[in-house]
Amino acid sequence: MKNTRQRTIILKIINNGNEHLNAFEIYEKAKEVVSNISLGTVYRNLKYLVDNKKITTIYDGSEKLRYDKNIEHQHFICIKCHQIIDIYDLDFKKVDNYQNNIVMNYKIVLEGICEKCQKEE
Amino acid sequence: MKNTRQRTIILKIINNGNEHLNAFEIYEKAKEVVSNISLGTVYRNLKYLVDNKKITTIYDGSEKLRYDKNIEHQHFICIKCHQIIDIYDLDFKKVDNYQNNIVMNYKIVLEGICEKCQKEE
DNA sequence: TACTTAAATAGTAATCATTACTAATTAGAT
DNA sequence: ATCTAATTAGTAATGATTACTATTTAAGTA
Repeated sequence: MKNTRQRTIILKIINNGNEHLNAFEIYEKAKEVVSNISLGTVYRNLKYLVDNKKITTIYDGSEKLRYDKNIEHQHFICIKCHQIIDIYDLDFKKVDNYQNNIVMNYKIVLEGICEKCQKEE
Repeated sequence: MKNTRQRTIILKIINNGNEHLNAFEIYEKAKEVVSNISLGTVYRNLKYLVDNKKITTIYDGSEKLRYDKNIEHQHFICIKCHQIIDIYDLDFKKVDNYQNNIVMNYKIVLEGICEKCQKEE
């Protein structure tokens, strides 16, 4: 509802980068701009931004939740090093409904072993 | 490596049911069989079973991690009530590689509003 | 421009899922 | 039957996330 400096900065950190930051990492980046921003403020705003579909979440299956911009794309996640790679060229067809449930969003994660981890084997 | 009673029971709880239980719910069910099983044992075995691809995980985006049998299927998750519905008839094509990364598994979640929550609006 | 007020914040404490630790137990091999 | 590394129960610790409260502030209104 209110457009605070803190909220604007948090959204900007997520939208101007291709990392997949967790809440604490976003907090650390935000502190560079608003030095006394509170971690609770970061969490509260992240939840607000997710609820309002300004950003989205990624769960890598073994660590904490990560946040990403809300541009349609998918992810590859390495099951060894948990590296996340953005995918923008995956071809798949979508449905708008599944049975009587309205489908609003697809979350597709390809799990496997990244190039770097293959070489280390 | 060792085939303990506890591990067998945990796997059976996940494989003989269509719920999507979290660790604590699995612990409660396991206690009905081994009354003094420890919550730590449940967590340790869940991690072991996931690592050995006997079971898989689902993250509903707002609560704790849930566990599911490792049979290929997808999920619909309601963004309002977090109900999880199994999908066995979704049509999509898979890739074995993405760039130089080996793809071993697809995790597809359709997010939206379930039939029940639509009626309540 | 000053006033008003609900929303948001900083800072701290609390919660709760998950992990770590340790002494005792046990599956499975010899 | 013995051995031993893996596993367990029970408890303590960790750490991400949420809750709480007094204070501040965005944004509408006169």
